[in-house]
Amino acid sequence: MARVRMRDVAEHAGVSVRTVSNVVSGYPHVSPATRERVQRSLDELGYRMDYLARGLRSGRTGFVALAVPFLAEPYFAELAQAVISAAARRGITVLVESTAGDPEVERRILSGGLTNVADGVLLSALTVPADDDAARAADFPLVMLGEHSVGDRFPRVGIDNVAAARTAVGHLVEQGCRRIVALGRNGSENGRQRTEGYRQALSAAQIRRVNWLVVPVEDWTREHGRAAVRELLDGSGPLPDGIFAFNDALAVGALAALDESGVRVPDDVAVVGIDDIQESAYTHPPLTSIAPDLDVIAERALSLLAEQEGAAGVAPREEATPYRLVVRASSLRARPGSPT
Amino acid sequence: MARVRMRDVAEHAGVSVRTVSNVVSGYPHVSPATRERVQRSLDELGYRMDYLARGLRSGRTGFVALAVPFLAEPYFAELAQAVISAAARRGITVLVESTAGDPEVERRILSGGLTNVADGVLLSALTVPADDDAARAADFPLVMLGEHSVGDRFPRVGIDNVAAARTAVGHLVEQGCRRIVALGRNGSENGRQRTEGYRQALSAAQIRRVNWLVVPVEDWTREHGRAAVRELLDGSGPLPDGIFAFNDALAVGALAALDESGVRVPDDVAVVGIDDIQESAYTHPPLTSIAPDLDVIAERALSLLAEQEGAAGVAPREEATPYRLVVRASSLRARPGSPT
DNA sequence: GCCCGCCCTTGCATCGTTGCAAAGGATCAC
DNA sequence: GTGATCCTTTGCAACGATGCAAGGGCGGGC
Repeated sequence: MARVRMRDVAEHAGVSVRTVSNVVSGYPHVSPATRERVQRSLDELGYRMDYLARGLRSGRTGFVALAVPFLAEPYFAELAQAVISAAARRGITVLVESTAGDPEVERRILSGGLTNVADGVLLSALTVPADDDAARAADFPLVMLGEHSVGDRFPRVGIDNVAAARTAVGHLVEQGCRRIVALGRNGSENGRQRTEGYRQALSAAQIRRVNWLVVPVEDWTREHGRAAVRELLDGSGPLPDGIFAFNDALAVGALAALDESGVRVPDDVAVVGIDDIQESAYTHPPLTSIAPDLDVIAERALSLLAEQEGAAGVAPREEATPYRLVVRASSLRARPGSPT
Repeated sequence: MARVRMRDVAEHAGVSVRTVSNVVSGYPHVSPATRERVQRSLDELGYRMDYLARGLRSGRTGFVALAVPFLAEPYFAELAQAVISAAARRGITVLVESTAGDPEVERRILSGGLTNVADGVLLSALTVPADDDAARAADFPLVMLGEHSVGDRFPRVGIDNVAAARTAVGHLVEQGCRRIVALGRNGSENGRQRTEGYRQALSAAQIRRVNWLVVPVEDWTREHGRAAVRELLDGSGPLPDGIFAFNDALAVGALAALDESGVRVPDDVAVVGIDDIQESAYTHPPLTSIAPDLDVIAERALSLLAEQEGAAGVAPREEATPYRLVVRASSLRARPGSPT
């Protein structure tokens, strides 16, 4: 059974192809009688739009590309789900690309690898330096998700990482922690910002510098979190009484390492993460975390894409989206400094 | 800066458009000199293929659609990652659709909602009945992932659910469990099959029927797993000494509920799940699970799609993919029946 | 020396839809 | 009654690539 084209529908309804197109696309000036007749033919023949042809002619495809480092990482999976849902509400289909954190792949995307098939690109990059050549050359609707901004040409949507980190560490301080380890430094901009927030919180609390410690990890995964904390526990230094993990995956790994070693959480060590992935409500003990509002991020990002499509010169900007501190048992100590 | 078309490249290189196309698509009969010259122009102008135009003309787009119920569920996220990686190796881009388990959406996909934009569809359905009308009418390359088969018209790729469930429950029996609860029955075909495996294992072990118990849940999520086990613990019936969760998310919820109530795992209750999501290596205690080989599933599925594109009448078949039992602490009891 | 055949290159039509702009018809006001 | 205006409908060309098939050029065989 061959494909049904507008031409077939037009013949069946006894009108021109253009009129069928008008009906399909909701053009207002079509007489009710004609609209009715065409609609019947559409239904009867089971017409389905060829999005490729429409995209080729009109220049708009109805696709948005979403590029994330690893879809299997819970945070990115949840982010992708939010984007897909938000896009569906707007009649947009999402193309998902996985960059594997490969700078080469990220660069390829920035240089337009997805341009003509997608109306816009949402990029959650790990590595691309802000002043990359490819970034400069990009001339299509692009919104950065999360941390990286690419130069000052494109808008960015995400939480304020410095403030979020400060909130998380500040919470640990409130809970009585005085020797807090930051877990997760790496080369990323994101890592720098969360490190900065950590520093600001410790400064504000007048924690002595000798008690500052930033532990680097390669990837923000459970595995690296566990390995880093194992090493920390095996080491000769004094044990921390708080761990601020740069994301929840690291925190989950940290909790596993602490559990193995019989360290009590939160009594011996309080733990807090960032992302509030679903998993975090089910760890042992449940993990305190910073919860970004993924739906807001997805909505804003799509709106910003739409804006870029419309006007030529839209002022790039940073959209700081809301977040909440979700307090769970991993950081909740018996001795409350003040009532919640 | 406008888009660079083949025409622009052709003019720049002083050849015809067709020759540029020949170079780009790797047509063999092009003189080295010409090829060289065209290639230089391609690079210099930064030509990038318009996939829409190519797709419109050639009928193939290089896209494959993947539809899963919820991308935020770890199992589906990991599956999607595997599919995206496998597709990337073949130069295919993946369109991800989230059905939210809505039968209407699944039906729409089966009735060809993605056809002309994707060369084939991978559908991981929850609800569509095997003999649905839409399923019968589908006339495009389609492969079912996971459990549901749609009539006998399309191939299915996934583990043998009955056998996998039997293996999981058999393992609990080996560990000495005698009153094993199955957690997760629902209306799905998948649920029926795992229930059947549970029954077979208990029968084989000659467990008395009074000790069989299948607990229904609405969704296979952490939350429903926790709620169901809480209810089980609050109830008046005798406690089980083993829990077979139909997937790892349920198992994670079950572990959380057991932890809350101070039930010791695996001493009081041993727990096993299916899927072996990454999270399962980090639960308290680490979760024993059945690990399907997602890479194999993704590879097979894409191969089957390609086959369907080629020949008209490919015999539909069920591809049972390999799986392993990954034993972790949640089921490993002190008293070993036999050495591993 | 001539013809045949292979290799390389090319032009044209086409995929299915929408932008553009104008034609035909009906309605309404004066 | 007549002109103007608006509403409907239409035809044509074009988006950028590839399928098809033929044309030109060159080398080799006899």
